Amino acid sequence: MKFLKIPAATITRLSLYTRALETLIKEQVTVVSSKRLAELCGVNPAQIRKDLAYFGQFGVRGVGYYVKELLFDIKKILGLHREWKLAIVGVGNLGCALVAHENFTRQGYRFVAAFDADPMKIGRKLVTGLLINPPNEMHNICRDKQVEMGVICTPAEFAQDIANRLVDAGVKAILNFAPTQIQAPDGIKVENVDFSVKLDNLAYYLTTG
Amino acid sequence: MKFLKIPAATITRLSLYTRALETLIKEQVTVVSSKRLAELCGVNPAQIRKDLAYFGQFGVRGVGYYVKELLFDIKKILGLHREWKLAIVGVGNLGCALVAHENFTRQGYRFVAAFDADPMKIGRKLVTGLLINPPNEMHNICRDKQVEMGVICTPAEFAQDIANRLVDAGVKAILNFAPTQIQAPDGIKVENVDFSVKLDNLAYYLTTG
DNA sequence: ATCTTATTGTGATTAGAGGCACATGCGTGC
DNA sequence: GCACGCATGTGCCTCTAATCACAATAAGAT
Repeated sequence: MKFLKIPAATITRLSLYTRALETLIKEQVTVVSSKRLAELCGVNPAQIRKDLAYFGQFGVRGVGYYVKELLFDIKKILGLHREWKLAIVGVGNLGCALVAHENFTRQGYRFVAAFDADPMKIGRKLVTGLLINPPNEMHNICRDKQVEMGVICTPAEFAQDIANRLVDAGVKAILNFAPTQIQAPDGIKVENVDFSVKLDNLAYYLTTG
Repeated sequence: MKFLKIPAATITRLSLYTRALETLIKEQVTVVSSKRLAELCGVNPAQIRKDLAYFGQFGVRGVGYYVKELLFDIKKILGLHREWKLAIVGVGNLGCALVAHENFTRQGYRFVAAFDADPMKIGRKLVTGLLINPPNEMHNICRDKQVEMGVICTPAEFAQDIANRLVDAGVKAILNFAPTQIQAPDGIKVENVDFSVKLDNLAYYLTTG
């Protein structure tokens, strides 16, 4: 193992591995080979071994990987051994759905603040008990509650402005559900969840065969 | 332009271009250079020209691209000049939010059927007026309404079963929101919308810097 | 009509990721 | 204690995708 730049694709796959490993634990499997894990994740076995090699040696030759240990190690690599504090901006249908969704609650992702520009919503509470605040309090509340990641669920035209405010409030990572490309300064990581793009991919596939 | 295999990444970018072009139209811009469009989409200018070159010649040398024409052409390439009929499976919080979301309604994506296993929901209607049906009627209803794409919004453990049923019902493309890898036969295209993976990417980024 | 300027379209180059195949080394059985 | 089998870890090769750089060419000015 050397100190190389780690491909983004590797990190994405590590996340996939954790899910497969969690399933294996539920099935009381204690040891897994790269071959078996590869089947579960739909990737090449050598790929898995190489992905792990970036971070050290985790397997036992002739045996495979101990499921529980490997899961623990990968979670540690990804930073999932701790809790993360999130803020949601835009609590329409989608935003509300996300706050309660298993994808967030499953791991240590916890919403500690919510914002919306709609005066009818401000001051009310989400089903989780979270108070909805106006956007102009983002700076104070995010700093106060030490928000680390922001989730944007507004219409596309407001997304960039919200992103700017989040950055201003000290948030270093943004998950963007709005169908638009967000510009952010260096040091801020933006990930887009773009199902409109995925849909277009499907449409293209069905069109051309 | 030759008959080459077109990278999936190219299709994804084409989708990005359509969005930027739609924004430009709103701003009454009539001509755009690959340089300007590249800035809006966060890609390399040569990348745009090369992506387009797979499908023909769309620009005017020394001038750029006519926004309206280019948008029309790309939409045609992606298959967005027509309407697509979708079914949603799993109308919990997330499913309901998606049915009403701008990402679907913006283009010609139209939900024509909804399914859920919850007996309390079956027979009721969504806010859009769409009737919720039991999963065992998927085969008949999807064929009857000529559903082309399926959207899976169930918990992870049911996703594979639902995918099988969709395939059985003649659906050729699946958009999967459940946090699990779905196996599908050849000829069926599956796209995953996986925000749990995106979150993990952010966590890794914040952890390592 | 010719020259200038701007921007496309594309061949050549570079970078990077994925897969193969084998040597390494751990566990087990004799 | 030794040999054998099996799965990892990794150097090397291949293939694909992104970027560069330049020739082609259209519009407008002189």
